[in-house]
Amino acid sequence: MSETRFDPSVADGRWQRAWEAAGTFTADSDSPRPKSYILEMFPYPSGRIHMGHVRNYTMGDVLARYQKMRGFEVLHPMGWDAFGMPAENAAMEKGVHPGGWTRANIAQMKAQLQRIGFALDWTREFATCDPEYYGHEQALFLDLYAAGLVYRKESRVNWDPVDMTVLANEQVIDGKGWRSGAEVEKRKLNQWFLKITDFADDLLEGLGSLEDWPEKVRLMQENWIGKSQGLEFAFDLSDGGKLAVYSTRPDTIFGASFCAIAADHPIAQGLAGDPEVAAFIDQCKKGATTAAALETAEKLGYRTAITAKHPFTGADLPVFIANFVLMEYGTGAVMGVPGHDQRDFEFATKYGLPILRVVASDPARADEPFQGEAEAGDGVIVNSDFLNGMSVEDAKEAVITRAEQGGWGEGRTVWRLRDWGVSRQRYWGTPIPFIHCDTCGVVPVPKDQLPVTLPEDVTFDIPGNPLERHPTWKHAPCPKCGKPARRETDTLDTFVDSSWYFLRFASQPADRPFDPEEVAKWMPVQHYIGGIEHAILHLLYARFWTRALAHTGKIAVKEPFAALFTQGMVTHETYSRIDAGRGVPVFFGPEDVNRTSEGATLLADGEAVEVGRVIKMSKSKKNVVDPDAIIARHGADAVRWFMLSDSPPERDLPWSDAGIEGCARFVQRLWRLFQAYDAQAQGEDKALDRKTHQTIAAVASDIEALGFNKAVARIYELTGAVEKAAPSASRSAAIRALVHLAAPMMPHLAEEAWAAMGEGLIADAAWPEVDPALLVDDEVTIAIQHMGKLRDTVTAPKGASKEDLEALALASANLQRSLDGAAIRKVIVVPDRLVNIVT
RNA sequence: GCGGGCGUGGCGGAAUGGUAGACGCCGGGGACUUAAAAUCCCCUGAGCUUUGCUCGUGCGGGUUCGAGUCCCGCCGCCCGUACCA
Repeated sequence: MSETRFDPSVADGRWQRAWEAAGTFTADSDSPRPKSYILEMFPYPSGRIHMGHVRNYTMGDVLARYQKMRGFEVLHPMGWDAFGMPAENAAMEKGVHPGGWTRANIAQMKAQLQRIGFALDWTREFATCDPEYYGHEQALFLDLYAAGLVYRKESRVNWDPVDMTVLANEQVIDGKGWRSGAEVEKRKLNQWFLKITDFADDLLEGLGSLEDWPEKVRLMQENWIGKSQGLEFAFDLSDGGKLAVYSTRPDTIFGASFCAIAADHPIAQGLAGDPEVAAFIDQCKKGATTAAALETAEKLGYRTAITAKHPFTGADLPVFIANFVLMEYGTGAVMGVPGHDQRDFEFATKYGLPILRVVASDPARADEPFQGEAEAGDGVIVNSDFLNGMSVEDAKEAVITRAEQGGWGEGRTVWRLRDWGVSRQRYWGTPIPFIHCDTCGVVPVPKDQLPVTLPEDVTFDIPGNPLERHPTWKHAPCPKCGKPARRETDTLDTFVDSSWYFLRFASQPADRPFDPEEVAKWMPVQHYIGGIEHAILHLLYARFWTRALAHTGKIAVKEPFAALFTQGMVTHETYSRIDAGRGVPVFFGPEDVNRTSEGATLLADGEAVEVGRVIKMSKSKKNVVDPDAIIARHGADAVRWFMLSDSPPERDLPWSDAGIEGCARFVQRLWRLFQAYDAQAQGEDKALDRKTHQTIAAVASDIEALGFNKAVARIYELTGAVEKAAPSASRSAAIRALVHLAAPMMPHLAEEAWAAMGEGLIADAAWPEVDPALLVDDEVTIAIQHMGKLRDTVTAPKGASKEDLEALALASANLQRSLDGAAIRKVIVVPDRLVNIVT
């Protein structure tokens, strides 16, 4: 037989067109098959697909294709998270329109994705910048407004005076705007908010039901929501005022020896007339901002002349302004209990304040001194009047009850979670559908006037919001009274766009955001795959939005993503040299470097470059490999196979040229094996039959557990076994099975092979059936141990009796030499596994 | 600081408490070839007195007939982070 090579440059396109023509991956919501919704986080159309995308979508693709073979009707859609800052930056830098720039990027990236052969339902594709999409989003926003979940409030924002825009906290670096470098100002602006805090408890509780989410993500969300329960109460102050504090440890109230307030607390601000106070407040605002630095930073305080009266003892507690108290949390003031709070302990030590013990391991140790740190643990209350002898929990309740009865405090739940500010002073986003009327106030745009579309004729040559300075756009009549009024010029945070796109994928009627019945057929998403960087914001917002829609009766499902998987990054070595002049490293791309097993040299001059750590691919380190170039060279299947091989999917995947070349070789190796398929071959090979069926079962369970690297290893093993086997009907069956196993991972190769040996598309074929009888071997290898150390192995029939196994073991010369005549005390037999002789 | 994760050959990594290193990459040797590529075969944790033995999963203990796996105490790396009262 003449040997041909598998040519991906021909085959890839052929099968991609065949799937497209047959509508193979078009999801039919009316199908009687069980439904499966596989979704990867949709991309921002930055211009090029990168390896991280390829890895992400390959994983989802294997699941989608596998589920289809298992008889599911699979929804596996793709679209574009198309609003956002980069388009406006491009507009400012290159003078292109954000819309045109975005559309061109989408076209380019879509073509790239299609070249990888993803099993996507492109009939459902949309971009969030489509007026149809954001018009429906505006409608949903109005629904939430009607439900009381949207409000406007004046709030302090980060204002960049050069770019004339609000910056997110993440965009403020060391107090300066990330783009302009200008000193950021705090400004008060009217902003739109979503009442995510209404759902704080719900969102927290819901985490418990998300068993197929990574523990890590659930913890991060739990911390972000940050629920704490305690007592809020007021101290009477010596100047006649009151000071509200919040504590989660009201049980330790008898241990309070001072009060501390934040630098921007109104009382502190009231004292700022004193230059000494003003100087201290200034000092508090400087200093490090990272969590680690804050934790180790020195506690600083300024003792005011004010004292606070303890509600039980009547003692006068000094009131400090302190750098470790935050205005944003609780009441911006705390009672200091040095014995049982580490920060308070450090502060009290520094300023010579009493450190009182009010919790002890047992009542007899009520006066034990502290060992250089606070004791925050559990115990029995001591030195605390009516609380003495109570547990911490009981004492908390007792103090709260007293405070509530006495009218000087009450139990309160405090959340770290804040309402979601969604106003952006940006052009390239969803216009917020409201009109400001001098007579009627803030008026929603009537739904029949949606979408409120963005004007096309905008300029980006000067900073600020183009919508704000557009000559006509913002002038609109009031929907209520018809008088001239102003259109809202803020646009929505792009996280709103990504908070419901999965619903629009499931159902996209023209006249509504979605059809609840259609949505119910697909939701929740069965597998949601994306990066860990979305652990909090996107995933929390999407959960909130889904709950809000459920709350308003629009959908039945509360949690959008049944299972979440966060995949690792694609990494690569870096190549660099220290620039002699400036002393900083200069990086080189992999395409400019000749990498050998000894080291690396620069192609340009043949001199050595330093091979650096394997880190996330990034433009600044130039360690980026372009998927297009790799696909052009090795074909889509080799790249897909690489993405699935070796590294577990949740860990980082180090890209290497040797690795992709090995994958390309394996594609050819399988192709040769597929070509050796002989439908007429006769004869049985029982051992190979077993191997085949065991592999089918193992690959299936590996894919279902997203253990793609293990599935890959099993396919290698079966390939090796088939190659070694003599021709037989069993071998031919094994080759057919291999085509099926390869189909989700290397679909083009599988189709090409299947065209010669089967009917129709392998993408439509069923996953091979497993014969349970063939899953168990009839012979097993038994380990023979002496004192747990391996001495020999023997082959025994499966299910041999303990007695037989023991006899077999004792017959081993190696074992007898090891025993050296010692008396046997015990024999441990694990059936089908091992015999261990204890002497 | 706190929370989470990880630590196994030259590298990526396998291993329901039961034969550590599956599978892949790299490397070495050989076959085929005029030659190269491609392909195929063999070797590849360390050491030793090599029918086999000893050591070996970050370090130190422990539980067990048996520990990479379970427990206790350390060390290192990575990620996240909120001085949250």
